[in-house]
Amino acid sequence: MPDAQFTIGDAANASGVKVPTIRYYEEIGLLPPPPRTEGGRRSYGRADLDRLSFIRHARELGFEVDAIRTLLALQETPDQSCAAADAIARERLIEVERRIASLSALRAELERMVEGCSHGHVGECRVIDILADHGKCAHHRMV
Amino acid sequence: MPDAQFTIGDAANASGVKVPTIRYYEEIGLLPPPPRTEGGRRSYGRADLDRLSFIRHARELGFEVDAIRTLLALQETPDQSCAAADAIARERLIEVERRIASLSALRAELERMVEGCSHGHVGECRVIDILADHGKCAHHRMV
DNA sequence: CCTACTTCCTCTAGCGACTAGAGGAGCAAG
DNA sequence: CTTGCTCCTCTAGTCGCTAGAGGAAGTAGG
Repeated sequence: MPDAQFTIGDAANASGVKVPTIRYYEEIGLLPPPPRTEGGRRSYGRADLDRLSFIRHARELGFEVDAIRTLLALQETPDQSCAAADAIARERLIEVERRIASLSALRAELERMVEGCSHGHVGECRVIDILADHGKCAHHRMV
Repeated sequence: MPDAQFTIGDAANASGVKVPTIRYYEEIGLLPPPPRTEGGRRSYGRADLDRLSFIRHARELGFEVDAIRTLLALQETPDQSCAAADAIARERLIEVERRIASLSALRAELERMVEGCSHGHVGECRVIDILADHGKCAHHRMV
């Protein structure tokens, strides 16, 4: 017998993707519908577990489902140039860098807020003050 | 005449919050329903514009609508202690710091991916490779 | 074999914070 | 008067799930 079969619960345990999420991935076409047992239960093979792990890892890295779809398609045709995969990862890197920059600005502003807070009344609270008056603020755009 | 009146479009221009979003904020109770003109149009005053700017700024800083609700309530009673506002900002700061840390790990991993990419075939593509095999990856958890 | 328990099935609805679009009315300028 | 803009309400869609109802199938123990 070549490969063992797994229930959806096994697949969830092995991949770290929750059971309803696996069904959801099937619904949106990220995971092919597996064969069913006599009783109508989904029966996954090794390849499905790998695919799920791939998806999960990519999701953790913040790739969108559409990007993952592309990456999975690429993965299936290994003779192709990997320029597309590279481009997707690069795009994502740029996005992450942008987010880090914007969150750093954010952190600075929040630090200014809580450091400036005199713990007195709301009337002279720096937190509220900065929020109310954009002019007092160094922050300009969040992405 | 004490204060001028503004259309929803004016309010959108002045605050940077889009027209449908202003109506949405009214619907969820972030912004009080303004009086209407004879023709049934919303008519905003200065205080509404300020409130909208406050909301927008807080949203840009990543505060959730519920947190903003609390902050707005605090703002309206300036004699109170500002400890609550301080706590909300501090929580948000911690969250932002966590996100920065996790995105930095992410960036490192994406850099490793694109640097390792030999621009050859998908078969030996580092991007796909790392995604497929979590073991090859330094990353552990995203928040 | 029966029972209890867990896991699975499908289906619908909800989350947050909007955004898009339909279909219609008001209003100001030329 | 007509063009064209803004405004109105309403419903439905976005993304990536998550929750819950109601029921069937499989499994372990007595």
